[in-house]
Amino acid sequence: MTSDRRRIHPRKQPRQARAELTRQRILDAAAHVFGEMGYAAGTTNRIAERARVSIGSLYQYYPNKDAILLELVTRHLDEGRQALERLREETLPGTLEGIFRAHVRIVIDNHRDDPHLLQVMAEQAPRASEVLERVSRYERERVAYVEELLTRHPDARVRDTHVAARLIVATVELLVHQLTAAPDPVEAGRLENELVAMVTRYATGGGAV
Amino acid sequence: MTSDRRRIHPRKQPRQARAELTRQRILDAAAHVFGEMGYAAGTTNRIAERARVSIGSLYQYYPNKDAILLELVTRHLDEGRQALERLREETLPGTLEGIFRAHVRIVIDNHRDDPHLLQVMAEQAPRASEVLERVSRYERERVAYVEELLTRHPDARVRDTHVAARLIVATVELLVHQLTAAPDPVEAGRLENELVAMVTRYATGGGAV
DNA sequence: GTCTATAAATAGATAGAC
DNA sequence: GTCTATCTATTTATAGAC
Repeated sequence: MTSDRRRIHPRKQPRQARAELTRQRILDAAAHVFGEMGYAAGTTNRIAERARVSIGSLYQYYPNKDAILLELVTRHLDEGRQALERLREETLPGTLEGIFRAHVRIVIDNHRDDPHLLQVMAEQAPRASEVLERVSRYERERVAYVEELLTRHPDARVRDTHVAARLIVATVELLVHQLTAAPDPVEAGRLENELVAMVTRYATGGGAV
Repeated sequence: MTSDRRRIHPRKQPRQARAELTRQRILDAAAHVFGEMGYAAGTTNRIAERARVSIGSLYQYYPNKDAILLELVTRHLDEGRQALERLREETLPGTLEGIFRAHVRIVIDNHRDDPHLLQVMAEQAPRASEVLERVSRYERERVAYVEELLTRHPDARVRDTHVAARLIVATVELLVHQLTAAPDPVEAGRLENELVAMVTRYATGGGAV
């Protein structure tokens, strides 16, 4: 029989690392399948197949289909959130245009990997309650951030800061989704410039920036 | 037995009218169910139930579920399209802001009935090929219209008219969807003003409007 | 023309062998 | 830990009585 020492310290024991790798494979496969086929057609069987894992194994890593999507959404949101947090700490100095540019760039970068997946997540996922909650919480944070900016920054000229902030956040998010995932996508640099122009001119009341 | 005359001219024969009414009932029910529950959860059984028609009857009017959605989408697009067509004939005089206002108002009006349904149609329907084709054709028409406007109108100050037109059309459409269907919708009149301000300032290069 | 009952297909999820 | 085989639920769609 195997000694206790052997059992307690099997050599090069890759348990956790291997499991983590499989999780990641499943997640990558799900990202691909959802992005390519949409949420409904992205079945667990197809995800398992692409991850080259049996359906049974998939269910050992995730309790159900929505849990996979939830993790995908959570990771995406967390990346954006962290980037925004860094921005928030760095800049209050700078022009309004400069701040908006940083903001827009974060959103575009955050969507570069897989625009189609992001579109699926933004459009089809939110019906699931927990995903919806996370998305809307993140959105509220961003609106609050922009609203504060519109209140404090000397360049800002808007009457209702709350509504204006909602418009700005929605504009950036939705247009990046739409125009990077379109069949004929707008090039990233140009999109950045145009979006910055749009929201800056809006926020500064149409005066010179 | 019944005479030939009786068979050919049954009195007050309501065949077509009644059928048309049933079709409309099914369509209304589908609009409600899709808008309330989304596309996937909007099953044919639920639609039939709400229309107070048996499932068998429903399939006598529509060959499948997607055909119902397609008709819903088509009707919506046609309404917007006709309104846009009227606008196009009436105005080339007027300020750029005035034209944009008319444009924005059309979109808002076109979404007033049932914002949630429209959001479902915009988000979940497009995966179906035929619907996608119609939606993108209508969108191309609108982009072409705005692009021409940006090219000809003296107030317009944009470099790349095509990209600018895409941004403007997408902004109006997406923000109306998002902000009228949100849990805390932005009031229609205010939304109109803010959207007009945003796209006008963008199109006029940030100068005074 | 409308209904009930059900067929056919496919999804998500689980059991149990290995 | 991973697999195959299978269950259960649900959906679209059809058949056939009335």
